[in-house]
Amino acid sequence: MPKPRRQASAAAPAEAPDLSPLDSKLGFRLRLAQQTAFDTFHRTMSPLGLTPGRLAVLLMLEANPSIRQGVLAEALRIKPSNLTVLLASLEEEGLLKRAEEEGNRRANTLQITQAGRALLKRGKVGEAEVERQLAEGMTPEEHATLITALRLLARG
Amino acid sequence: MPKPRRQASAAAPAEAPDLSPLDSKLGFRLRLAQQTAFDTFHRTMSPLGLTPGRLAVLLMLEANPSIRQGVLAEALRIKPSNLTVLLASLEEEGLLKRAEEEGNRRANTLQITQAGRALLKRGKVGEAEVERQLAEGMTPEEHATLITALRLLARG
DNA sequence: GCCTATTGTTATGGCGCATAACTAAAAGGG
DNA sequence: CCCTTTTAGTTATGCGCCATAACAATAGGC
Repeated sequence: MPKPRRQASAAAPAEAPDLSPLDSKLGFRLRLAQQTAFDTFHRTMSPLGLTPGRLAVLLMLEANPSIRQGVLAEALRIKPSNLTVLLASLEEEGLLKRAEEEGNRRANTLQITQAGRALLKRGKVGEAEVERQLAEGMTPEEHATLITALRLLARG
Repeated sequence: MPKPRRQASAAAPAEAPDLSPLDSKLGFRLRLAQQTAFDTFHRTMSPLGLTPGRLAVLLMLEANPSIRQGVLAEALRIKPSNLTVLLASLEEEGLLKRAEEEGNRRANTLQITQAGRALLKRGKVGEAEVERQLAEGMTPEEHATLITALRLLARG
């Protein structure tokens, strides 16, 4: 028989509060899931100096040589003003280069550098591990269903 | 026949970049989904002066009379230091009251006020609408599966 | 009565997001 | 051609949520 704590049940909901008003809310569950995802990412990637945004940029630059900043911002769904800052720090570290688009001196085209590729190679390994940890306990079908549902939710 | 833009296809990946390196990543999809959820929430709730955190507190206070701050913080998965600030603003607006726990003058117990209940009533209506919008296009089974997957992902 | 643990508060910094004001360059219309 | 409008990127600033550290007050164990 477990030893009773304070009052058995009635007055004080001290130990395990009633979470039911939030327990099945998409907003709440998304917040917790995203927080877990961020923590997991950070634990693996911070030694590499990578954040989700920084890795996303490098991945996109590898897959899209000479992509323009504005196009990249739209694809990643971040504001151009915020992308500017992100790119500046990556460029300072020599991970990418910005160049004027030929025939349009307003636009910047982006290229990943050799150093960027080297870091990206390690980043990909880490990211695979992060994804594995996040999907732990899910069947491949559940994983695919989750991705689909999230894509639907975000209308993308 | 659509009129061609610049070069037909070859050199410039300008219009629709390759998103494949991110398209099926949990981290990326979670970020977009959570952003959509936050925007949807904000659109409906900002006229009420409610943020996700503020509404969550009021919901929990209604369901858990005289809950202690620390217990609430743990349930909501926010740091006590951040909860302090959140509660201070809610108390300033008269939506809740803090009182010393009897027999333990360190601990604060929290009660929702009449004004808090009135706001909460409207908040619940808005939240139901937000949840409906987020779940749009999902069957009830898909919705339940999504919640389950998110709970699993966050280990809760 | 001391030492330690608990509970909450204050201060500060980071990260992602958003908006507004700005510069520079290109495009278009008379 | 010039002047206006549009496009592309930058800078500055504020908000929301998260995290840590330093602190104050109270409670509990020996």
